[in-house]
Amino acid sequence: MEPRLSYVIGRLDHVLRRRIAEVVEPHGLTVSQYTALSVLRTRPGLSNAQLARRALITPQSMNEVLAQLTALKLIRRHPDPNHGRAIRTDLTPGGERLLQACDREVDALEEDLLAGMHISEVEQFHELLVGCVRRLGAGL
Amino acid sequence: MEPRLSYVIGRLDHVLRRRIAEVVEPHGLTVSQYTALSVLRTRPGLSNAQLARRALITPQSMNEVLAQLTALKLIRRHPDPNHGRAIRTDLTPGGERLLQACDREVDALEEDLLAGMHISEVEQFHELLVGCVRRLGAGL
DNA sequence: CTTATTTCAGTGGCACTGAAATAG
DNA sequence: CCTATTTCAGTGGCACTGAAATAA
Repeated sequence: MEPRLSYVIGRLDHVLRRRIAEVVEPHGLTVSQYTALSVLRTRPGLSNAQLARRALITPQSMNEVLAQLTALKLIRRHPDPNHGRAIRTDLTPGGERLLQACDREVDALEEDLLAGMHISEVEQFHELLVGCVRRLGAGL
Repeated sequence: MEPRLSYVIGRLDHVLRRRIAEVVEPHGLTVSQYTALSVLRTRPGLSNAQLARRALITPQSMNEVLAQLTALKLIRRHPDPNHGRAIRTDLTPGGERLLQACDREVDALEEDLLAGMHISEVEQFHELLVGCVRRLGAGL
């Protein structure tokens, strides 16, 4: 009678992703671009291949996102002189500013998501989610 | 330092959806087709427009899924004689059998997802997820 | 020679908008 | 006339595979 857990998770992600898209689209970004920017801020200097492994997608897929962000001048890429073909990537000042603007609105969105939940519940929710991700072998 | 809640949810759905795709693809189904089949079993007789509203997508998008399932002879559609243009939909016996086969494998997948969690934790997790969905205004 | 990375090209899943025909 | 439903056609975002070039 009650829906499967995967169904509920899928539905939550569906609507959440839509909301994030609405927040981020007026800034000229897609959700994937926004996600990549976020990762790059906390882990500056990652290469395309490293980013792809973190995001659990192919390097070809990630490459497209980085190409778009480069064209938008939100990230900069400079070849690592002493390490293979790898090209290190980090945010431009404009990228930092845009990301901050988006983050503030996504913060507000998450407040709606968690409205009325106690801090202890939020923390437990977070841990349960991370636990599931780990059990499925998808790291952090 | 720790990733945003929406990020963790997105990552969980990403890997979960991938796993479900791997389960369901050998049976000739996509994840959307599998999901539509599941909904149609518990709510037989829904029209395309009704299914689309439930899934929070446009009727055009849902129509494509139903056309594919009809071509695969997994669902049957018969116009409602006394109600507009609406076309009621339900599973064929073959659709029922295929769905059961998939469900058994997805059940096993969910066991991995929840491995080591107590029943009370699973229930709370479920409630927390449903609460978030509702707070975002996405019904059940 | 092998391996990792980047990148070009094509494809598939899945959502969208626009527009048209049908029925109450 | 207005509204709901179905359906055709085109588009966009985001993943994939295959293949090639580059560098340790």
